[in-house]
Amino acid sequence: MASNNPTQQEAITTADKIFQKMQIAIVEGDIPSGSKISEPELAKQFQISRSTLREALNRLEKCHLIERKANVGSRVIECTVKGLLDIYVVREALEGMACRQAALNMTDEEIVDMKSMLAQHATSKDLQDGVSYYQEQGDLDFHYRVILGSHNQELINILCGQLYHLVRMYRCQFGMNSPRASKAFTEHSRIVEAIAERDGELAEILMRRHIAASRKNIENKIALKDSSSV
Amino acid sequence: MASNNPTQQEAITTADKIFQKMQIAIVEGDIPSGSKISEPELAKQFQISRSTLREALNRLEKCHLIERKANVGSRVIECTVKGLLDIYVVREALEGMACRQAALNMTDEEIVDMKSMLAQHATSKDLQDGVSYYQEQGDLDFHYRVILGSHNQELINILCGQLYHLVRMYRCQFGMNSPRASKAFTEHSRIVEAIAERDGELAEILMRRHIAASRKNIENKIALKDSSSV
DNA sequence: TAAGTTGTAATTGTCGACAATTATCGCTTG
DNA sequence: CAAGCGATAATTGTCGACAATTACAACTTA
Repeated sequence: MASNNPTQQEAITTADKIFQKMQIAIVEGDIPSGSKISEPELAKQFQISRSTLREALNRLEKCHLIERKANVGSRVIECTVKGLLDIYVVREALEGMACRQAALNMTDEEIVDMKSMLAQHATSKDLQDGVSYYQEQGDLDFHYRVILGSHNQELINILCGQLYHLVRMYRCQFGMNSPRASKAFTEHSRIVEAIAERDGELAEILMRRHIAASRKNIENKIALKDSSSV
Repeated sequence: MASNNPTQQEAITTADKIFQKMQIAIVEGDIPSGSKISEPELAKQFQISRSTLREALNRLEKCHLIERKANVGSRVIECTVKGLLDIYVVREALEGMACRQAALNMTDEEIVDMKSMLAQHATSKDLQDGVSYYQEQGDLDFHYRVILGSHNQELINILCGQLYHLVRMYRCQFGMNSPRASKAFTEHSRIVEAIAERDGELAEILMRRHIAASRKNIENKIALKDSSSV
C-alpha cells in the first residue's frame, strides 16, 4: 500500500519516523486535540532523545498540527468549528486556482490517467454502496491529482504538505461521513471534463462550487447538531 | 518603527533572534539565493551552538526560505522566474479570497482605519513622487490590512507567515520597483470601497485583478529583459 | 583515458547534561 | 478567607561530544 501523501518522500532519519507516527496519532485522535505535549515523557515513550523528538515536533508544527510557545511548550491544535470552516475557505480559493492551473498545465497523459482513475472509482463497489471509501481515499486521490496537475510547486506545498493533514484530522475527529458520495462523484466528473477541455475558468468555478458544497454541508450538520443537543 | 510583520511576536529565545537575522540576510541577498548553508560555519559565525542554529533553520524552512534534505544539508531557496510567477498565482487566489472574507468580516472600525491609512498614503510625498515607498512598505501595509481583516487564521498564517517573506525576497533580489505606484493606489482605493460596501464578490474580483496586473507587469518585464539581453 | 572503487575527511543526525525560564505549591499578610 | 509573594520542582532552551551518513579524492583497473 503506497503512501497517500504525494509530497512525502521516504523517511530516513528517526526523527522522520517519529514525525510520521505522531502525525497519525494526532490525526486519529490518539493524542487528543488540545492536549499539552510533554517532551520528556514522549521522548521516554518513544525511546529517543529530546533533541530528536523536538526535530519531529518542528515538522508537526510545519503542518500546523501542533503549536509552540517559547518557554512554555507544545499543544496539539484544537479542532474548532471555526477552524474547520476557515480551512474550507482556504481550500475553496487554493484548490479552485489549482484546478484552473491544472486545466492549463496538465499533460494529456495526466488527464488520461485521471480519467481512468475516475472510471475505476465509478465501478468501485464502495461507491455503489455509497459508503466510506469514496469519501475518504478516493476523494483525496482525486483532489491530489488536480493539485499536482497544477504544476505549481507553491500550491502543491501548501495544499499537500500542510492543509492535507488538517483536513484528515478534522475528518477523523468530527467523524464526517456525509451522504455526498454519489453527488461528489458527479461533480468530480464534471471537473475532469472541464480540465480535459482546457477550460480553466469553468474548471475553477466547478471546483469552488464543489468545495463550497462540502462546506455548506458541514455548516448544516453543525447547525443541526447544535439545535438538537441543546 | 514597529515591526512590519503582524504575525511576528516579540522574539525571546536566541534561536528567534538568529532566525530574524538570517531571514533578513536571505531576503536581502546577503546569503545568496541557492547557496549551501554550512551548519558548523554559520554556528561559529553567530557564536552559537549547532542545536540553536538548527532551530533557527527549522523556522526558515517553515517560511520556505531554505530547503533541507536529510543527511545532505540546507540550501537557500533559488529565485526563479517560475517560482515568482507561482507565488503570484497563489497570491491571486488567497488574497482574492481574503478580500472577499474581509468584506464580510471586517469590523466598521477596521474599515475606518484602513480608509484613513489610504488617505495618508494619498498625501504622502513618496506617492506623489511616484517612487519607492508606496511600492514597498505602503503596498505591504495595505495588503496586510486586508488579510488580517479576513479574520481567517489559516489565511493569515499562510499569507503573512510564509508567502510574505518570499514576496519580499523576490522584490529585493529581482529589484522590482515598477511604475505601477499610482495605478496600484487607485486599485487599492476601489478595493476599499468594495469592502466598505460589504460587496464580497466584487472585492474578490478587484483584488484578483490587482494582483494579476502585477503578475502581468512582471511577465512583460521578464520577456523584455530576455529579448534585450539575448 | 575514463569509469569504478575504496579510504579519508567533512557534514549531518542523535545523544545526554546543564542553564534559563516557567509553573506549582505552600506560606505570609491584609 | 482571599490575594499576593516566595521557594521549589518541573519544563524548555542551549550546549558540546559522539555516531552515522555523505562527499571528495586518490588509486586501481579495464
